[in-house]
Amino acid sequence: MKRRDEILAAAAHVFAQHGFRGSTTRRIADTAGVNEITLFRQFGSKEELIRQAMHYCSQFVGFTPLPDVPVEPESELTAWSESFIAYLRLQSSMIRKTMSEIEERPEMSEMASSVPRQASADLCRYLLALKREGFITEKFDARTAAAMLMGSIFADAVGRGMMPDVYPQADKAAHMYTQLVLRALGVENGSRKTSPRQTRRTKQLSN
Amino acid sequence: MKRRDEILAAAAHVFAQHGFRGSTTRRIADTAGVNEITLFRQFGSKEELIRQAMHYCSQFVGFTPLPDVPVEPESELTAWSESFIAYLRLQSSMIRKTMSEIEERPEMSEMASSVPRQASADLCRYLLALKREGFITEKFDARTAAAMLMGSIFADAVGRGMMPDVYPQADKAAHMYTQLVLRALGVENGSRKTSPRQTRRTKQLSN
DNA sequence: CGTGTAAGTAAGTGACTACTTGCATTTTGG
DNA sequence: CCAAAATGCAAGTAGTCACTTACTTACACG
Repeated sequence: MKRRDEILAAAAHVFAQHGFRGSTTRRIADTAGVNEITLFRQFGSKEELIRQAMHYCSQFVGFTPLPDVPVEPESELTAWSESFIAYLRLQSSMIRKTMSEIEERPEMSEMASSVPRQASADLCRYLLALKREGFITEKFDARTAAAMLMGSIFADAVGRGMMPDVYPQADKAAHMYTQLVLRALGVENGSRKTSPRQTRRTKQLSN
Repeated sequence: MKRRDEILAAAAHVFAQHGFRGSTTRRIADTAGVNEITLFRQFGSKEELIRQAMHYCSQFVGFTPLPDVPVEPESELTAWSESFIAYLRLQSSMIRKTMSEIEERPEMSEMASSVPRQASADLCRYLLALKREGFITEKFDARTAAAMLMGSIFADAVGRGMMPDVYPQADKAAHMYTQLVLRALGVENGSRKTSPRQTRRTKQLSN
């Protein structure tokens, strides 16, 4: 129970610092403050331990949700971007290690990719909602725009440690990326260019 | 000589696939088709071998240059983005490995960061030239815009293998990212909003 | 021909790795 | 309070790792 969680947290921490090969069972045991043998009795093997450690970590993910019906695009999207960048920065070491082991341990990377995959889907849905609600009139590809915003945030979170001088001020970065993307889509100050299209959802609400 | 380069190329290849810890001297020797001892006689240690292998790789970098004086922003910047994404895609395995070892081998990551650092500086200079030449009237932060374009390209190159469905069509991606950034900056179809400012350079030319 | 240099072969070193066994000790739950 | 489960300790196994030593072979050059 509690011991188990301590071990999993320690394993995740060691993995984030040293990667799979560098996460020796001795190092994990020392970090967790338990005997090395306990790891094998509880989890069977190092591979299974680290697998469960990564699953354990994925419990604590949670972003500021994007509303189904946009009202103030800039503030809503900025809040989402802020929570996304905060998460990526917190997990940047783990992300780098996981990404570098796609070739050798694909199942683990697959697990790790579920978070950004979900985030991408949410963001795409929101961008399409912006169009539906009349905030965007120009033609645009939601997937490309989503990839740009998420890519900018991802590169910032992962690369800033290595080259801090090529990125904008840390605490304003998410906001600035969001603003630029919205400008690219032609969204300004929350003003609608056309009235919202009727959808199933809004119909139901207006009845 | 020739042998030396073969070994360096093999070391780089093995490193890109398995990372530092996974690059055993045996594996590198087998890949290069030489005896394991030769590595130590030529390079002294595994660490020195891999360091030199990475330096060896950095010879072959080269992007489509951005002109000092922009004429057709979209085509010029797209060409640059294409060459940048092509390079990152080619090196994506190596990049992932290098990034995951910042904590344990910072000097190597520092070496690797020189390429994107230079690229960022070039891109910033070009964006400022766009402003100077009257393609951009709106206020914008060059570093943020550069970070966005490069971040999008970087995330695409590094992440597409893991989740191909969240990115736009591979061969059009660089172009689409470039277009979106230019739209965010208010650059359209190469039309100038104001006449170019006189700079030292243009003055000299007009004399 | 002789000599120096780069390469190969064989064997081995000590340190570290994941993982196991046997037994003593502590913690926990009914 | 007692049995059962969890944990710790000591020792060890078989394998891999980077790296070394001692000796032999192949080839270039004067």
